[in-house]
Amino acid sequence: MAERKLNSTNYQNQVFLEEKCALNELIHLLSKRWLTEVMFSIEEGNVRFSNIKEDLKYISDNVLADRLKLLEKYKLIVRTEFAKESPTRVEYALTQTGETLSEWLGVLCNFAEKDMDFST
Amino acid sequence: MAERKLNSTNYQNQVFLEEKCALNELIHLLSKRWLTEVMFSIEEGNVRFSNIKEDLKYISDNVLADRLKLLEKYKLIVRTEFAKESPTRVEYALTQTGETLSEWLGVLCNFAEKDMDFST
DNA sequence: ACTTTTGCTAATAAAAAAGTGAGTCATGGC
DNA sequence: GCCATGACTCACTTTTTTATTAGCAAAAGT
Repeated sequence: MAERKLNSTNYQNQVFLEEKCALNELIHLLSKRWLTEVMFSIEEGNVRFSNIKEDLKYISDNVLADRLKLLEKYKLIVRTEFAKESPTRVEYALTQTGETLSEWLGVLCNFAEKDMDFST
Repeated sequence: MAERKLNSTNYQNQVFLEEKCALNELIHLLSKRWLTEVMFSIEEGNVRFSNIKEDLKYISDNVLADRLKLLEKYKLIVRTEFAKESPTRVEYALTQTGETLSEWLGVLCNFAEKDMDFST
């Protein structure tokens, strides 16, 4: 969506952390707003751009497009294009890695609900 | 550190997501830069402000102070002040919840290293 | 009396992320 | 020929997050 300044301390600190531990890369990815919800939405059967958009009612087109690209880039989803149809239909599906991640996020969600107190 | 604009779409979307699922709150917390590393550092025995600062060499004072406050707020760490000493010594320790979270993050870290490919 | 130490805070600037609104492209039906 | 549809893309603005720099308080050492 936008480019990062490679010589900023901000960027260099991020690189430092990501090199220290892959968890930082994963969290950085997961923290992109709507990203996990897009995954879950696909998992629940909203496999087309317009379906997801409808499901996550406040997401905007460009953010959804970006999140789909990220998920595809990191092989958490796969994109299938039906070019013969018109307008071209595109469908998304979770990969095996995506399914596994989704399960771990489920566990984490459970932890968040049971053990954490976000009420304040 | 700074205040959020309560009437912005940005904020309202965040609220929408956090109300939808506590996982979004947890991820939002975990995504604050250095936060998990501060936890891990404390866990490894760097229990004082200056120890952590030394361990995470590029973290700045105000960010560290903020992250410690957040961790304390969400009861992932406890702060103990030794006021009789001078200058006042302060020590941090993980709570039970903190320990549990740390374990789950370990699992996630393992997933990130084994199943994800961040090389591109 | 002055300096040092520890554990911070506050103001501001820089960078990154998210949101807004419009536009594109290749069909295919009217 | 004109409009609609689906899945996006682009330029720009706003909001949020991070980093930079400076400073503070209380007691103890010199």
